[in-house]
Amino acid sequence: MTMARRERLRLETIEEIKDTAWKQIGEQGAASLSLRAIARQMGMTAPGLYRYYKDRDALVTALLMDAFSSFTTSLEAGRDSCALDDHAGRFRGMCRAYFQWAMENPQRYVLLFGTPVQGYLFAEEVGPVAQRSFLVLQGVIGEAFVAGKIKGEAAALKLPTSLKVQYEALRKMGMPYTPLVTHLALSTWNAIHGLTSLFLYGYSQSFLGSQVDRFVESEIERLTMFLGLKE
Amino acid sequence: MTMARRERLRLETIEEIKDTAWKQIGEQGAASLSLRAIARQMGMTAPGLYRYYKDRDALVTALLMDAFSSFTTSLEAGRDSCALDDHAGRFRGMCRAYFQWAMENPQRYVLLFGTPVQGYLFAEEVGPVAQRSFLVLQGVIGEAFVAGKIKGEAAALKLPTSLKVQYEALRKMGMPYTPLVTHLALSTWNAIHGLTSLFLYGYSQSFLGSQVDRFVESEIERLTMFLGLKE
DNA sequence: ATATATAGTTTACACTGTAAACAGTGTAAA
DNA sequence: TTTACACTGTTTACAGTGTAAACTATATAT
Repeated sequence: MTMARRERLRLETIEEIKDTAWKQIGEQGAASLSLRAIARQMGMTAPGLYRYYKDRDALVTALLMDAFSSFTTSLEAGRDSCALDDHAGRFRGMCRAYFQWAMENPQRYVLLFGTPVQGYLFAEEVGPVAQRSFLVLQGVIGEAFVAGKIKGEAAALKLPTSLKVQYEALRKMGMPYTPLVTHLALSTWNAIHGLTSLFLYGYSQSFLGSQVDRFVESEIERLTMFLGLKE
Repeated sequence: MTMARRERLRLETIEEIKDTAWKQIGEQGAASLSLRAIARQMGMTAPGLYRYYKDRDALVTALLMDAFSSFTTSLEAGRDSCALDDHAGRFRGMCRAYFQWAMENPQRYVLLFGTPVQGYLFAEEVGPVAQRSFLVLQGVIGEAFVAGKIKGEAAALKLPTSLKVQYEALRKMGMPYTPLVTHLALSTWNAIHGLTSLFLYGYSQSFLGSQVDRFVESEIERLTMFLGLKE
């Protein structure tokens, strides 16, 4: 049995709301997202939206989760642009996808990794979705590690025991791969995020002008070398 | 001749406005900064504030510049906790100061490096003030470089010519130190910012729990080694 | 055909930033 | 010392926001 008509319309409306919200975010930035404006553009009144989302935060949460989904998909696509045994290529591909997605969806990226919109933490249902994108990164490094391709400085890294304990605890809770892999993944994540966000906020650009891409490429290369995936 | 009485009172009021604003930002976050609330707390009416700041953005800009100032001062203090010839120590000290300042002033940090509050770019008068903090970082690396203390991987880094050209253009415009130094400084900045902001937004914490400090310390150490300042 | 769940509107309230007109006060020039 | 003016603030007003409550229309289920 296919979906009931009611249900279908409801889902369509939800999609329309989100689409309209994204359009506004794309045009005016995430900070000034307005329920009333969304309703107006959809040809309905503002309180009507409350049939679909409890409040403004709930809508933002939904947008957040969709954005994470799209982000993760892009990372995976970047990764899969290279063969399974081309660990360096997969790593580079993923890094490039990361930066490029952020370039193409600046407001979305800001929504994910920028200032928490109003209060502090976002809703807990976001956690798992957010972790999925991290797991892609960790997976790339992890697969390289099990293939024995992590070498040099990164492989020789000596973790403080307290950190190791923490990573092992994570592992017991289902986190895949060894402590070293988790550590390297976190470290790499920090690096790429720093690179991306300082650029998005216009800081790097004032130094690098049109050469941002080169800089990003050279940083990706540095990370690849640090992990020992190349040379 | 000392300042006229009028002028003095005016400056005091400006200070009170900013203090009140910071208090609110500290309590409720930067996003929900309200002129009316500030005025209320100061025992005056909202439109009165417009005698001191053109609009909300102008106030935010002023806050931003103060925050940058405080941030830069902290970086300098961290740096100067070690002797002039202890380049590794000065670098570590500055990095720690960076992270610690962000920990102690999360909202302030978010204001500086987080989502641009409403539109996109902030006022141009902020630029120079922002650069000052970067120059501290660059200075530490630059001084180590002229002392011949940058070694290993970092020293051997091969810059793409187009990037080099860009850095040299910056230098002609007054940026101190060589292209390599500028590049390393930018790269390091990215790393520390990534580290800091992912933590502030709660991402790292979900992985690292109470071990964040260890992680940060280990990352600082990694950067120190990358620059060749140690070993 | 009737009962009920859902979708939406109307109205209302408390909040925001900010423009315009006005009043009181300190300062400076005649 | 009186007159002019600049400065600081208030009052009032308007357009915008999120959202709660009451109500209405409509689609579905019985």
